[in-house]
Amino acid sequence: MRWTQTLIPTLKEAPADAEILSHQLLLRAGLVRKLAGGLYTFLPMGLRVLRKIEAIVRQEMDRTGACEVLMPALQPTDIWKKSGRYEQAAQVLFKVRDSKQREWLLGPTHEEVITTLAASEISSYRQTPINFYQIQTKFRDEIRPRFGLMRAREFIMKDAYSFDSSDEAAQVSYQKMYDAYVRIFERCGLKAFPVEADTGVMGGKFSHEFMVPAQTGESEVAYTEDGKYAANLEKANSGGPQVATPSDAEQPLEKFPTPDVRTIEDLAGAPFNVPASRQIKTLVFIVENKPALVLLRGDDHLNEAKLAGTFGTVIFRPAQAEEILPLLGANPGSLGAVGVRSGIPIYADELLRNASGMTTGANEDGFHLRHVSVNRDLPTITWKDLRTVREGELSPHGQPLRIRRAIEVGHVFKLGTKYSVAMEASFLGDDGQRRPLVMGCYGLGLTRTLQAIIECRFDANGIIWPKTVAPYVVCITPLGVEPASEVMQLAEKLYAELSALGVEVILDDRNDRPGVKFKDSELVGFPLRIAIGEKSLKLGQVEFAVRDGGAKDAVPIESAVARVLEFLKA
RNA sequence: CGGGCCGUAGCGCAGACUGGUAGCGCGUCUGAAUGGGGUUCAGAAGGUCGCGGGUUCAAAUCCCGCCGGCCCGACCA
Repeated sequence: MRWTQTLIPTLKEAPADAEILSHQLLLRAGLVRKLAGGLYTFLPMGLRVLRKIEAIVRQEMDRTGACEVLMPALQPTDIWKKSGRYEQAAQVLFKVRDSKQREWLLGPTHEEVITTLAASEISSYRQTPINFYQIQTKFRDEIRPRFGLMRAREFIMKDAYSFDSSDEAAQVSYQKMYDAYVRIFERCGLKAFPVEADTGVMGGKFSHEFMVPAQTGESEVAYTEDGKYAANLEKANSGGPQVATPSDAEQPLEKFPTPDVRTIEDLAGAPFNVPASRQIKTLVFIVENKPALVLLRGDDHLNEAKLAGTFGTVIFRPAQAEEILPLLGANPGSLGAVGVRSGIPIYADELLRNASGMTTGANEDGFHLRHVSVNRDLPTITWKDLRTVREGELSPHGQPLRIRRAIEVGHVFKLGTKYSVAMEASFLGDDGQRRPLVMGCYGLGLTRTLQAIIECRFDANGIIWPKTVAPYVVCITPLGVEPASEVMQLAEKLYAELSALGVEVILDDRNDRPGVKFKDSELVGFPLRIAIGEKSLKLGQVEFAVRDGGAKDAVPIESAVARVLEFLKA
C-alpha cells in the first residue's frame, strides 16, 4: 500500500472527549472516527488490525473444532420472551419496529438464536459435542457509552456456543475454549489472565473472565500474589474481614436518641462513637415490585452482583424514601430490622451471624437501638454472602487479597441447561431418553481487544503494535519522493520485492519532511521502519528502526530483504 | 434515571461576566526556500457561533425550551 492512496488521518492533538490514552491514540493514529456516541467508523488502518485479530480468533476457534456460522443481528422478540431475557435484559436491548409496527430487536448476544437452531437441528447424542461460533456485530443500549471502543453501543464480538450431551462432556468443551482464549490473547500480545466471574444476566453455573490488567479498566479483580486465586470483585469472597464482628456480652436492647444522625459515619463520630463494624446497615430494595431488607455490617459495601444472585433476578432497585416511610415508619438514616413485620423478606450478610452488641436504626426518625443481638432481636433471616471483599483480607486459601483494575476482553460461561430447557432444545441419549442439551457460551470482544492492545502497548510517540496484529508490519520511508531519485527508486524496489514475498508493507510516498514521516510512522505504530535517505544511501545502507524498544540499525542495501524476513521470524 | 459542566472553522481553544466588525494555534490550499525528527517565509480558503423561540435599535454573549457531548452519581440509609 502507498500512503498517499489510503487514508491515515493522524492528529497532533487528541480530541477533547477522548478520556483514556488508548482512546486518544485510536483517534490520533487515524484508526477510527466517531460517528456518534458509542458508534465508530473503522478507517483503513483500524480495519486492518481488526481483520488481523479476527484471523487469529478464527484460526484458534477452528483449531478447537468449532464451526463457524453467521446469525442475524436483527432478531424476533418472541424467542427472547421465551428465554425470559426480554424482561431480564430489557435495559440493554435495542428495540426497533418495522412498517407494520411489529417489534424486533438488535441482538446484544445470540443464545436465543443458536438454541433455536439447536432445537431444530440437534436431535441425537451422536451429533454432540458441537460448537458453533460467529464473528458478529452486537448491539447494546449502554446507559453510558464511553472510552471509545471499550464500551460502545455497537461492537464486534466473537461468540461461540457449545452443545453437549452431559455435564462432563460440557466441561471438556469449556476447557477447550478456555485454552483457546489463552492462546488468542497471547498471540495478540496481551497478558490476559482468567478470573472467576459472576454469571450475571447470562445465567448458568460458573464462568471465567479473561482480564487484561490496566489502570483504566472498568472491572476490578481481587487476586493473590501466589496466583492461586483471582476473581472479579463482583464474585470474590474472602476468609473474612480484618476486624471481627462482636458476639460477646448480651445486654438489654436500648433505644437512644440520635438527632441529625443520617449515616454510618455520623454514628461513628462523636458523641456516639459507635465503630462502623458494630453497626448494622439496613438497605431497602424493591425486587420485582416487592420490598426486601438487606443487612450488612456498617463498614461493609454491598455487592450488587451477589445480591442479584440472592434475589434470583436482576430486576431490583433501591427503594425511594417515599416508599420506605410507610413500610418501616422511618426515613433512611434511622432504619433497622428489629421488629419489622413478617412478610418482608430479610437477607443478611454472613458476617452478621451471631452478632450481638450491635447498633442499628430504631425505625423511628432520630432514634437508634443499641445492644442489638441478631439471634435474639431479629426476625427470620436468610443468610448470604453479600459483602464486597476488601484489599488486605485473606483469600479463601489464606493469602492476602490484592485488588487491581482490569479490562474484560473475554468471558466464558458454563451455562448448563438454562436455555436448552427454556427453548426446548433436547436430544435422545444412547439410552433412548430425551434430555436437554448442556450448553456453554464463550464471548470475546474483538473491538475491545483491539483497544486493550493499544492500552497496554504504547509510549510517548504512539502505538507499539505487535507484529501479529499490526496494520502493516513494515513501513518504508523514503526521505525524498522524486520519482527519478536514487532514494525513491530504491524505496520502490524494496517495496516491490517485499510485496512479492507477501510481506505486509506500506510505502510512505508523501512529499513531507522526514520529521513528519517519522512521527507518523511511530504514532501509527508499524513494527519496523526502513528509512532511506541520501546520506545512508551513499554508504550503501538503509536504516532499520524497530518500533518496540526503538533499536536502530544501519543495514547494507543488499541484505535488507533478508533482514526483514529475519525480523518477521524473530 | 439524578446532578454538574460543555457545544464558536477539520482538531484544540479564546471571546460571553460588562450585548456593538467572530479571533488564536494546529491542520488544509497556493507559491518559494528547506530536505535524517511535527522546518521556515509569503499569501489564501474555511464559521447558519448545536437547534428553535424570546428580550433588544442590535444577541456567540442575556432569558426560555429542545437536541447533542462529557464527567460524577444511580449500595453508602
